[in-house]
Amino acid sequence: MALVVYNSLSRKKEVFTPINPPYVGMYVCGPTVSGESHLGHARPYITFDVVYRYLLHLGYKVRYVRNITDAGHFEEEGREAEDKISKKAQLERMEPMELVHKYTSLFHWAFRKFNTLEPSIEPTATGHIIEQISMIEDLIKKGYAYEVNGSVYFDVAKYAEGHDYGKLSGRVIEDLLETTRTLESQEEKKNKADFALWKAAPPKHIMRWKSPWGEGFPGWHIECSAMSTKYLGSYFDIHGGGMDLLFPHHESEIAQSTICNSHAPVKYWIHNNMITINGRKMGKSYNNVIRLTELFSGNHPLLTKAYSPMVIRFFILQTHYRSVLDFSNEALEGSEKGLRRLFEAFEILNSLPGGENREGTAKELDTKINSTLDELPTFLDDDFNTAKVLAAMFEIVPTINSLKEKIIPVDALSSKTIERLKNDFHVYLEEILGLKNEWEVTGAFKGVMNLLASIRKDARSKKDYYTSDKIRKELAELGIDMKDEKDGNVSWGLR
RNA sequence: GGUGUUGUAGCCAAAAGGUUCAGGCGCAGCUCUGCAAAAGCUGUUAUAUCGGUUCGAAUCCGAUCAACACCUCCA
Repeated sequence: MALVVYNSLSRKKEVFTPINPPYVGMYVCGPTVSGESHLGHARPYITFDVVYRYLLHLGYKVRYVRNITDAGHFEEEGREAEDKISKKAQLERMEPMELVHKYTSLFHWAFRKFNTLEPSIEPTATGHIIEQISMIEDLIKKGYAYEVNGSVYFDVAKYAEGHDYGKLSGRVIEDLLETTRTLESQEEKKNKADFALWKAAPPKHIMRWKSPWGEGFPGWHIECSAMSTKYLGSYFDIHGGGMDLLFPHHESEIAQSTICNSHAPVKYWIHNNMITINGRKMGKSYNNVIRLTELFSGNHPLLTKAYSPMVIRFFILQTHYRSVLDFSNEALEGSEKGLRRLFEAFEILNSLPGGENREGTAKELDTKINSTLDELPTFLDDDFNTAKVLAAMFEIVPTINSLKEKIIPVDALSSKTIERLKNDFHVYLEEILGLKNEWEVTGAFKGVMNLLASIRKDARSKKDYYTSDKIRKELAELGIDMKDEKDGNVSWGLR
């Protein structure tokens, strides 16, 4: 079966065929580093991390570009044009670049914890002012952009004469041009639908660059066009981002690039859906933002406890990326328990003897396990259905646990199947879904714990329940649980 | 007002015209057990409402209601 992806442009699932195999170019809109990342930001970067990992798994040579928006966009024409980043910097008495650096570091820190792979290139907007300026010059030369008072705008009406502006987002160009909204500083534009490519910087504006039109700063959409073209070429495979970027951001990107390169820039547009909280999108205006630092620490009124990055990752992957994911404390608690159950089974699996070429005694079960494993790649091929992959793995968990409890005889499965289970769990859980066992303990700590476990075992066999209970009770207070197995052995684990 | 999406059991959530079924969490019962925990088994079995198409619909069509998103910085 071939990989099929949902293309926002055609609104259909399409077979994924790279433009230039085995190479795949993927661009994902990265964070604006004017503030701390929140739970909502986790979704696209985790979603596209899995896309990246799966493409690599399939053997593609992927160049994954994810930008850092550090130029500080003006807040659009509605409000007074201003630089978000420099405004915040004044409040915090920081240099804009200092602020940008702080939040970039924080972003990297959080997403390392989420176990996302680093992109191949992580270009910054401020590092590509020259590319953006030359793209704007090209647009002016071709007659699709015009300068007014040191600002440059894209002429949407002109573009719409020969192209379909609104194709990606389902907008109707007439509606966009006829919108009755009156916005400030609109008088510079020929049409209300026009968008800024370059904005003249007001005197107090700190972030500013020289340009053919005077000092100013780039418009919002041009950076992604400039950087994606530079690093992936004028026509590349995948462009990803949140659904909220469909319009106007991605629509405008298409328009700019189409004029500069004489053809559309992207083959497959992939958009992830939003995370809602109590049915509402997370956003500053709703006052319901949970920052990642608050999530990891549990320090937030909506949270009863801290949640680890892996639990969040698992929580996100339990839902298909194009569905809305509704957040609640209860749902996260469920995810935490589920993830733990999965990894405990994986640990048990790894301790099962494989080795010698043994036939399984339970043929039917053996076949069933193998056919479940056969399905895993088909789920991912179907537009990255991580939810189904996880569900299928959960279906195998009772079998693994039963093998350990000897409810099912150890030789029920063939050694080949056991080896395959070990391998597939590793590949799907760790390599593709990027999940990690956070409760795993190694080194001296592990040795000490095993020693305590064996002391408890001895004590129990002598019916010295004072000692055995003391060990269990005091470890429990430290957050370590001891469990007695059927065979008299004692196992343990971090809570 | 325009555009689009969604409505699945206590909660999260998958699937999408047809046999048994998603899956996770929770809850209940049983088994195991020095106690406990875990585990296993069983149960909790749903498709917003009203019509229509069909031999058959959660799935297709229409209407209604509700919610959400985008149209403005936003993942």
